[in-house]
Amino acid sequence: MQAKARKILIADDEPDILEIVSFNLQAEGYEVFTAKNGNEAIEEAKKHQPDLIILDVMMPGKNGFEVCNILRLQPAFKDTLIIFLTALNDETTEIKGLETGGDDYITKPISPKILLSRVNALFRRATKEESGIVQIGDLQIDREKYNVTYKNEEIILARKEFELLAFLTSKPHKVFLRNEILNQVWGSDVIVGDRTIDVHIRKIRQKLGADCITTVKGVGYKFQL
Amino acid sequence: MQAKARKILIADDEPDILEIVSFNLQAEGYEVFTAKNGNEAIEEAKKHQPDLIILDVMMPGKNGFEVCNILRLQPAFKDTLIIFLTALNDETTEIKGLETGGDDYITKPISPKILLSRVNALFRRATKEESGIVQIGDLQIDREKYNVTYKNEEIILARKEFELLAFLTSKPHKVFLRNEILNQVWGSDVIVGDRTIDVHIRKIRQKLGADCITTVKGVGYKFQL
DNA sequence: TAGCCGATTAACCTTTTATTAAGTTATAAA
DNA sequence: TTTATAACTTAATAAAAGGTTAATCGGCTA
Repeated sequence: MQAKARKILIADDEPDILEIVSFNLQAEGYEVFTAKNGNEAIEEAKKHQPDLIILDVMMPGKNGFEVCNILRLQPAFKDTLIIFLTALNDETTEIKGLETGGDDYITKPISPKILLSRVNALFRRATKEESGIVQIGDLQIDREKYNVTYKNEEIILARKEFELLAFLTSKPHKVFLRNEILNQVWGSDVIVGDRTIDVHIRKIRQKLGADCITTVKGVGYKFQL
Repeated sequence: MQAKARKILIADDEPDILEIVSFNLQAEGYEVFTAKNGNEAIEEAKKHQPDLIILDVMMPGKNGFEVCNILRLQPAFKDTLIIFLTALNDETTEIKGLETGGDDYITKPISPKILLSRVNALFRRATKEESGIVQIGDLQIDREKYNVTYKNEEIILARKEFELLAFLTSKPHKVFLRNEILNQVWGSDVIVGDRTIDVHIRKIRQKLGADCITTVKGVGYKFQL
């Protein structure tokens, strides 16, 4: 199950398309917002911070490319996925769309199924890191089953130990600040001392045997094999 | 400039397509490998570890989907970008392609320009997250991962050393006054002697080996390779 | 050559982390 | 519900690494 429905904003001036696409995306479990023109799209985007925006190129007011350009300027939308949608089936427009910063480009008439597939494919790619089983060298972490194996030996970790390890391995080589660790693993409302982290780190090191968590003094910890 | 050319493997049984696509991708600066069928594609993929694989769906031996499935099972190819290429313009195949784990799906006849745009768009997305990296010649500084490599060797720097180096490299060739360094790296409220800077500079010089921090007498220090 | 300035070195002090044990809380079993 | 077991947190102490300083050295310049 998904913790939170992904939000998709779709902007098109044809009500029929809005309806069909909304319906299909909602059926798939997405939370959908709509806009009838470029300006509305920008407003809605700011309001809801969608994970994906589907933009019709030809719209009254600002066209899709303009909307994309405007949004991309803002840090909040730097990584937002964008799919262009258009009736124009000419090469130049498509290239322009992709170069403007679109992640995909679909021509009308669209098949709802294909649109869905493409939407899913984009999200799949975008979340690849956060999902399921992580394999780093001989270390395998299964976030769903909550178990860890090292060189095919199962390692029994307590919950906090597991969560801490899972967090550190989410970006190998990245140094996580103690604050980041506390916020992410313990939660920003829980107050525990710094030594608590040390102790858990120690237990993980002990159980793994391998020296894979490196201390970066004055900064934090990082995972690497 | 890019440190290392991205590698693309293209697998298709039509020599014409291999040639046209290779030519265009190479012109764009990519390093291209080719394969004439599914099995060859798997071999080449393992040999070169490409960043992107373009797979024709209909190939003798293993088809594109099969190749994709086989590769996706291996951790090394879990995140490799895959584009399917096919003459079949039917919905079912396209959906299957995207669900198999492809990142994009392009139907023939293909326009080299569109292919290029889509390839670039995928790479743009794929690299969006990892930037916080500063590259100056052979020196690479990753502020997020808090690590430094020189000629691909990892250099272990203490915190102040790292911060000092990161500061100096923020504007290569600019001469930073001792005061600027103290204010920015140590903070304007901290009071430390001038020798402290010297000592840290020395340690960085020592660890880097290369003579890349230049003293400007009576003024300060600057970074240059 | 005296004076200035940075380089170098080693010693000292401070900060941060590691380790251990013990106390507390949560969870599972009886 | 009680008891047993494991997990988690804390506190105290030890160890290590980092940071700063001061003293000395060396080169350059006036």
